[in-house]
Amino acid sequence: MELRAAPRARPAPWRSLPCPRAELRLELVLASGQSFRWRESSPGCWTGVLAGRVWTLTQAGERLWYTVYGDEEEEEEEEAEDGHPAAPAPKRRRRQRSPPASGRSPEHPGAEDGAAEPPGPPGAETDGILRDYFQLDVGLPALYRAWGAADPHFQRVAADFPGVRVLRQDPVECLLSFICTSNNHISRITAMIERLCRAFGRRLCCLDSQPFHAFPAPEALAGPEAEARLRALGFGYRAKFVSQSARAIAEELGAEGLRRLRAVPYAEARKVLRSLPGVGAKVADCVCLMALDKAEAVPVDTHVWQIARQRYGAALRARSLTARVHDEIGNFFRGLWGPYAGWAQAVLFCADLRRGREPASGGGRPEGGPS
DNA sequence: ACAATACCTCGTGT
DNA sequence: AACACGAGGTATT
Repeated sequence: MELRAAPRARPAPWRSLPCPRAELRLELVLASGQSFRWRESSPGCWTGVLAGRVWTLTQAGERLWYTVYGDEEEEEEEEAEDGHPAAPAPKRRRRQRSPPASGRSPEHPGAEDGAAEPPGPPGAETDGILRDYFQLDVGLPALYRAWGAADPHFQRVAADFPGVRVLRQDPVECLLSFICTSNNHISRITAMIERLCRAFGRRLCCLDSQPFHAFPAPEALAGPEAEARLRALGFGYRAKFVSQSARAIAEELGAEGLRRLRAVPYAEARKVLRSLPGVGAKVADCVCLMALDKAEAVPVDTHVWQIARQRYGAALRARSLTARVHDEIGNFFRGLWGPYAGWAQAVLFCADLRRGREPASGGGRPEGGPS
């Protein structure tokens, strides 16, 4: 099977870093509800926004390949330098390029690219962004072995789902996104986040006539009309939570203050998050795990609760997911799986999702088509 | 501290 | 075709 050409905004070299399948499976990690910002733009190619830039990722051989698209503004500046008007003209169709053929090395990566790079070897910065995002310094196979040895159920389920790791996401995006997950489906959450970015985020570039937008800064969602606009975008009662939490970050905590929670203990970070509107035990744990370096945080949803009861007999007494039950179940899994319990839970959640819970056709059509 | 309810919307399933 | 149900919860009695 041949990879279709990935959408191109402008020429950029493909780069790659070593990354065995056992360490990462893009299709499992990028489409399992950790981040809501990645799409399979063509078979095996995942396009999304990360660190304010648009990327396409794919795996071939034992490597992770990627390309980063140029900023729209950069592009227009360059065009202006060339003597073309940078005025708002209808977007041209960009030319396309194919990803590298499986197992082959690109000729001379970087040879054609004269774009401004930060000091250091070419590509070092973007390599670093990906290594950080996927936390590639955490060795997954050893963790799988340990979890499996401690837990037969994990062993059984995880055998079919290698390469599931926890993303290290931007705290603001992670927090505001997960506020939207309450009483919601992944397919709908994904659509909501996309509308939010289109309405409030800076436009980055356009691929195959499809615009990509950055996740907005909290300030952009803190205005007095933000709630109403979010409601109009179909956020329902979450509109208030999102706008109020965004305001709290913009005016009190600060995006940097939120990020600094990476350095404080789990319990403390959790407490701070819980003080934000729309953030309960579940969402706080999601953010702790996926953005604040708390590998021991175990997000307990109704489903995990069921699993815990059926498979492990934990917290049998409780009839509802109270704060105490949350702690109890979290503690149980930490005792079972150890300090990376949240990572283990991510594997089971992913496996569970893949075995089909979401309404089929999840994701559906790319917006728009009325009638 | 625990249990019960409302909350926005949108797929599905009767 | 109308209607109930619930989806990775949270805040409020």
